[in-house]
This record gives sequence, structure tokens and C-alpha cells, in this order.
Amino acid sequence: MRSETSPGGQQKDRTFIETARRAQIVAAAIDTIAEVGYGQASLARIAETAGTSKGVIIYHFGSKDDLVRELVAELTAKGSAFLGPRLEAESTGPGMLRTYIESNLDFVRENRSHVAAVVEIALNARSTDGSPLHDFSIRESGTEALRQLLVHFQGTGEFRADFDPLVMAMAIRAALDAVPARLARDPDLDLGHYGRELADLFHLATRPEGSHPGAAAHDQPAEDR
Amino acid sequence: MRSETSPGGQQKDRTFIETARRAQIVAAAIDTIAEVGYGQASLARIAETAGTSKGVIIYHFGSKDDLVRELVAELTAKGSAFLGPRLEAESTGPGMLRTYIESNLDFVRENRSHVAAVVEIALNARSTDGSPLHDFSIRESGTEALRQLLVHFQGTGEFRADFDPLVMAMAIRAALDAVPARLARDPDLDLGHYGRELADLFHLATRPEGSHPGAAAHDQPAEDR
Amino acid sequence: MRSETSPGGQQKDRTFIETARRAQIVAAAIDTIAEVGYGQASLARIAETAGTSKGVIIYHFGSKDDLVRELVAELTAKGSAFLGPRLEAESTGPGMLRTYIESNLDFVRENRSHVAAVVEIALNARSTDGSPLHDFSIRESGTEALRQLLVHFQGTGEFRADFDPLVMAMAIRAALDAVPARLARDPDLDLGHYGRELADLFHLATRPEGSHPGAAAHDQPAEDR
Amino acid sequence: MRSETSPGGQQKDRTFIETARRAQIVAAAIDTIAEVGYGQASLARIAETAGTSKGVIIYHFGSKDDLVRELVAELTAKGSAFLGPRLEAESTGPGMLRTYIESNLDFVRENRSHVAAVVEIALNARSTDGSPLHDFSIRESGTEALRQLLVHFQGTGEFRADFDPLVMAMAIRAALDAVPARLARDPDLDLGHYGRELADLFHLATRPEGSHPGAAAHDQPAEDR
DNA sequence: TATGAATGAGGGTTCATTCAT
DNA sequence: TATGAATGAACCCTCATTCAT
Repeated sequence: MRSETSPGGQQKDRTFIETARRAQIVAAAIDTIAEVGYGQASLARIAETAGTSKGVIIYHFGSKDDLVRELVAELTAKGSAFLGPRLEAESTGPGMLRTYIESNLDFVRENRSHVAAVVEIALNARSTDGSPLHDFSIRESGTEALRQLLVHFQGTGEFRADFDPLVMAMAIRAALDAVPARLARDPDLDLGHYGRELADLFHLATRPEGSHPGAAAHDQPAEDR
Repeated sequence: MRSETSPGGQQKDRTFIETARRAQIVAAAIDTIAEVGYGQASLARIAETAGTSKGVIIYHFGSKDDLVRELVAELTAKGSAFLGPRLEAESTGPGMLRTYIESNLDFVRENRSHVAAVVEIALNARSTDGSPLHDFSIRESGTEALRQLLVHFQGTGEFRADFDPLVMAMAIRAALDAVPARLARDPDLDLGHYGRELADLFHLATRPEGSHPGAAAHDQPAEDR
Repeated sequence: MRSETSPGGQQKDRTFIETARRAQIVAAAIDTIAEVGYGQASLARIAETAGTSKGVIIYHFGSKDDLVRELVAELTAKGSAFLGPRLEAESTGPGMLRTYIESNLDFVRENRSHVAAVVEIALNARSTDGSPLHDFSIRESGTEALRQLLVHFQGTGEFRADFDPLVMAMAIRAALDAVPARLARDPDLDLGHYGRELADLFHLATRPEGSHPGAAAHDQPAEDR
Repeated sequence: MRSETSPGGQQKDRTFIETARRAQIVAAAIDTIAEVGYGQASLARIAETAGTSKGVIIYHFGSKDDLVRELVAELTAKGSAFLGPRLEAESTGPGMLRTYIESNLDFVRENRSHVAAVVEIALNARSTDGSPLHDFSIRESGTEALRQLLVHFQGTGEFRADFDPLVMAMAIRAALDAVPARLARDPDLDLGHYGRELADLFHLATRPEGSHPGAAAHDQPAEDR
């Protein structure tokens, strides 16, 4: 279905101008989806935002789905690049958890629209028969990676052993994923504060039973960042 | 806008058959939206599920929007009736919090599709210009009511005073709202377990600093319900 | 197609209540058509104005067309009853012409909505294939009767012989038929004044060549009514 | 509302083919409306006449309303271009009046369907709530311009001073506007004759009182054109 | 007798995509 | 390579009418 003559094909051999055009269109798609929602983000609307025509978009990406796919892939790539090093810099369980939460929100802050768009897509995009349209194993793998992290540090004793790591991971991801929608309604939301509070919250929820009774405040939270 | 001619009018004076048809259509809409998503839930599809025609739906509800509105209103009514008494039966802060979380999930279990449909709607339904289509002040007021509950018991000392009640409320609601989507992918999810884990989680995150260090497990969690 | 059991049938054997219902519906139709135009006057809208349902209208009249037909017939009957005696009271050509014009406008004044509705219908109502839907031979016969009147008094020498009576008749009817539309936009239009001016106008246009040069003002116009 | 994507935008930068298509569609709309009336002139019908599909029409014009708007605008432009020079060539009041009437009918003769269509639209097109849909200030301004012309030459004494110029203008326009409908029923109507008769009629109705008694026939009418 | 329920064709419009140049 | 033109299915909704009670 994808021919070599079409620019949507392999990601090598891209003209400079071609690359620029694609970037421009992706940016327009991000803004449009973030602003009016996935359901209302028609090709015409995206094209209008981009200052082009529907035909151009189809020409460059082959289909709307492919455009969306690229948009999603770009964010996950950016996300990994952003999160990876920060997590690797941590060694302790609590440290990694706090970093995970706060870095996620830092990333949201720096990529508001893009994140909002991808969340929109993750929640809404379905094919005609109702099945999920895009591969959001990413999303699940986000939860999954987090779960494995929790499991690992349960093993080392840095987290209490008696919580279900899957439930905990889901709760953490849910709290993070809810942010873009909230941000849309309340653009002045203080993400730094939100992140610290959230990190405190899950620190308390995960720390081992006997750890520093009544010392939660100066144990890990807030100051040590 | 609604004329006496149309049966969608005042909600009194409904014929028996009219009431039945409306219920049947609402049920079809719930199933359809829950299954294929709001964006794919066209009137034709809903009508097919209901075993009728688009015309019949429009005849009974006047518009797709009104059908959706009713669907949402019914759930919020059911939800209040379900949650209210359970919450009022509790007197302590931790008790109410645990009840809030677990009852929410009980409600989800008993109204899977309906809840899933409403969550779909809440996330996706927008008017053409991108603004939210339906009044989900309910949704926000869910968070708000929760926040006020937290504030109140911070005042009594039953919750630690140094968390931001808004952030906590958002995290709790996010964890609850994420369930229907998860449930769709994993229908065998044990909601009872999920609820107990979540209640434990937020109990630990909200309990006052000095409260029974290392006693979390038999303090409130799990057994005492 | 019309059965004796149906109340829309012969105009005898009408229950009192049946007659009242019909009158009420016709009145509602008149108001609706006059207000929003024929194209927008759906059965639903008419029913709403009448405080009933579409079914009732169809039941009483058999079809929308029949309702409209009745509405038109009623006006033409009223019109004939109104105009006839007034014309018969006149004997001279100029007198009849003036009376025709002014009485027409008197009739419009007393039956604003009804006349407006019928004009709407005459201009707009067409069957699906575009052919005129109702029999407006009335309308043409209005022009035709007027033409014959003009011809007759051309014969007696009371009107100048060298105008085309058809063109004159059409001009007069056009001036009269344009009134309801104007009236809709400008409800304060002085129909008495309009009638006198129009009568003067056509008096001057029809009087014989040599008649009282420079005496037009006190010849026939205005004062002598 | 109109995006660069859609070709309906600015009226410059039109492709050749685009211009041709638009013209073809407008022509089809004119014929359809003139033939079956505005109410029956659906997009499907117009498309069929044009030999295309509804989609193409919407593609080129954006909406049915815009198509109609263009159709109307084209006629008024043509009308002004046609009438303007002819009127400016006249200097006397009676001359301008006769020219106005006869040129109007010449224009009708040369643009039968188009004029018929626009009259249909003017009479019928309303938005859902019954208010006039298109801007026919043209139409009113037609009457208004005529009224001003009459007023002016009442001032110079070329018209009698004692008629109401508004009523006179309305009568003249009514006589002209009635023509297309008549023409539809009687395609062989002699517009030249009709025009001369009408010009005579209104000449007699407007000339000053004492002007050439009994000389109407060779004063202005008929021969001097 | 009277009415609420249902029908089904047709309304204008949006949409992602294909086609021809 | 790039784009304007066209497509056709699907969208929600209105309508006059028929049906069953």
C-alpha cells in the first residue's frame, strides 16, 4: 500500500523541504487535536491550521491514521529521551518513584499540547468497528514498566511488600494522565506543586511499614528535590 | 424547543409504552457507546442495536444530544442514590474515604457499561467548536465534593493536615475514573481487590503523621469492612 | 380516498366539536404560514400553534394539502362575500374601480394574517414536480374578472379605449397583492392612505383622454368617497 | 468560516476549471429554482440538473445558502450594469420613468430564468424561524431608488406633486415583479407590448395636472422610444 | 373518535480519500 | 512533486403520512 515514490514511506530519503512540511503538519495536528479534541479534528481543520489543504496532508502521510501514528510516535520518543536519563540517575526506589512522577509532569509542562493531543488520541481514537485504532501498548507498557519498577523495589525492601504493584502503578499513571485534561480547563495549574504533592502521596503509600514513624515530612517529601 | 407534539417533553405524562421504548433505546445507546466509543456511536448504530430505526430515536428523544443527556442524567441519579446512603452511614474520615472508594467501584461493577459509556461521553463529547458538549459539572463537582470531605477531616485531625486536598481528590478520582477503560481491556479485573488496595493506598496517604507507625495493615485497611 | 367515516369528507354531518376543532386548526395554520412562511410551516409547527398533534390535523383534514385547500377556500368565500355587495352598489366604471381597489385593501386590513397566508401559499405551494399545487384559478380569475370589468367600461366610454385591459388588470392586481408582504415588514402601513393613492393612480391611468384636463384632483380622486 | 482549503473563498485566484464549474452549477440552480420553485429545489435536484452530485456543489460553494447568495448577487450585478447606463442616458423625469420600466422588462426578457429564480428566492427563502434568509435590501432599495427618482422629479415639476411617491414606487415595482410569474404560465407574453402599456399607464399617473389634456397618446407614450 | 407511535424518504452537510493533472 | 477537483458514504435531523389501538 505504501510505495517508494510516496514520501510517507521509509523514513530515510526525506528531502529537507519534505521533512519541514511533515513537521509543520504534525504541529498543526497537535494543536488542533489538543484544542478541539480528536473527534472534531478533521483533516480539513488540521489543514486549515497548517495553512495547507487536505490533499497535501494525505500526500505526505498517506492517511490520517498515519499522521496520527507519527504524532504519537514522536511523543513517545521524546518522552523516553526525557525520562530515561532522569530515571537512570536515581538508584533508590523512593528516588526513582519521585523522579518518575515529577519528571512526567515536567515533561507535560514542556509539551503541553503534544501530551494533551496524545492523551486525546489514546482515549478516543478507534477504528470503525470500535476497536482501538492505535497501538497503545506504549500506554500499557507505561503502566507495566512502572509496575516492574515497583516490584523490583518491593523485593529490595525499599517499598512495602503488601501492596499490589499493578494497582499502585495504575493509580500513579491515572493521576498523571488526568493532568492534561485538568490543565486544559485550568491553565494556571501549578505543575511543580502538583508533582511534589503527588510524589509525597505515593511515597507515603509505598514506604515500608515501620519506616520513620511520623517522619514522613522530612523523610523524603518535598525538600529533597 | 420541545413541543407538546413530541413525546420528549416533560418527563411526566409518559405512556407506558413510551417509557419502555425510551428505556430500550437508552440501553442500546449505553451498550453501543460502551462498546465502540462515543465517536463511532452513530444513531444508525444505536438504532441497530435497539432493533429500531434512527427515526424512532429522534421521535422519542428529539435529538442525539438529548438521548445522551438522559443517559448521563440517569447514571448520575443512580450514582447519587447508590453512594449517598453508604457515605451517610459512615462517621469517621477514614471510614468515609474507604467507603467512597469501594462504593464507587461497587457501583462500577454493577453498572459496567453505563459507567463506561458515561466516561466515554465525558471524555469525548464536544460541540463543533471543541467546547465540552454536556454539563459535566457533575464530574468536577465529584472532585469538589471529595475535596471538601478531605478538608473537613483535615480540620478534625483525622487526616494529616499537610496535603493539598485538591491534589489528593484529583488523584483519587483519577484512579476511580481509570477503571472502566481498564475493565474494557481486562474484563476479569477483580474490582473488590482493586477497591481494597486503593482504599489502603489512600488511607496511608492521608492518615495523620504519628498514627500507629507500622500498624497500617491492621489499623484501617482491609479487614475492618 | 375520502371515506364517509372520516370527518374530512362531506361538509355536512359535522359535529359541533368537530367544526370547532377544524376552525381552530385552520386558524393555527393561518397564523403559522403568515408568520414563518409556507416553506417553514410544517404540520408539527402548525400543531404546536394549535396546541395539538400532527395526528389530529391529519385526522381532521386527511392531508396537509386539504388543510391548505380549506384555508384558501375560506378566504376566497369571505372575499367574495365582502367584495360582491360593495361592487354591486356601484354603477359607474370609475366608481367600481375605486371601490374594487379600496375594498380589496379594506379586506386585507380586516384579514391580515389570512390574506398573508393565502398569498404565501399562492406564491410558494407546489407539488413535488414543481407544478402549482392548488387551484389558483381564483387568482387568475381575479385578474380576469377585473379585466372584463375594464373592457366593459371601455365599451361605455367611461375608460379610455386605448389601454390593454389585461395589462391594466395585472398592474392593479400586482399592486394589491404586494401589500401583505409589505405589511409584514411595515405593520404600521396606512392602508386607507395606500388605497386612496392607488385608486387615484389608476383613475388617472384609465380615464378617457379628454376628461377634465387639469381637473383630475376634484374629478374623482379622494374626496368623493 | 471559509478556509483556504475550500475553493469558495476569496473570489480572486479562481482556477479556470473552478470558475467553469461554479458557472455550471449556478446555471443549474437557476433553471431548477425557476422551474420547480425554491422549496422544491433541493441540492440533489440541482446536482442532477447540473450532472453532478451534491458533494460537488458543497465543495464549490460551501453551502446551499452560499450558492443561492451568489446566484442572487450575480443577477443584481447584471441588473445594475444593464439598467444604469440606460437610465443615465435619460435626462427628463418621464423619460427616465419610461426607460426604467421598459428596460426592466427588457432585462427580464433577456434573463427570464435568472430573474424568475431570484424572485422565487426573494419571496420564499427564509431561515428556520421564518425570518428572511437573504439580504434583499436590494429589493427594497429598488423600490427606494425608484421613490427617490420620483421625489426628485416632483421637485422639478416634471411629475405631479400630489401623489405619494412611495405608493407609486411600490405599484411600479409590483407590476414589474409580477411579470416572471406570469411569464411562467404564459411564455408567449409580449414583453415589449407589456412594457409600453405599463410605461403609458404610469406616465398618465404621474404627469402634472395641466399637461397637454387629451394629448396623452402622442405626448410621451409609445412612439417616442 | 382520537391519538401516540412509528415509518421511511429526503433534507443539507462533513468527511477521509481517490483521481487527474 | 504537489494540488485542486471530485467522490460517495455516512452523519443528524425534518417531514408528511400510516398504523394500531
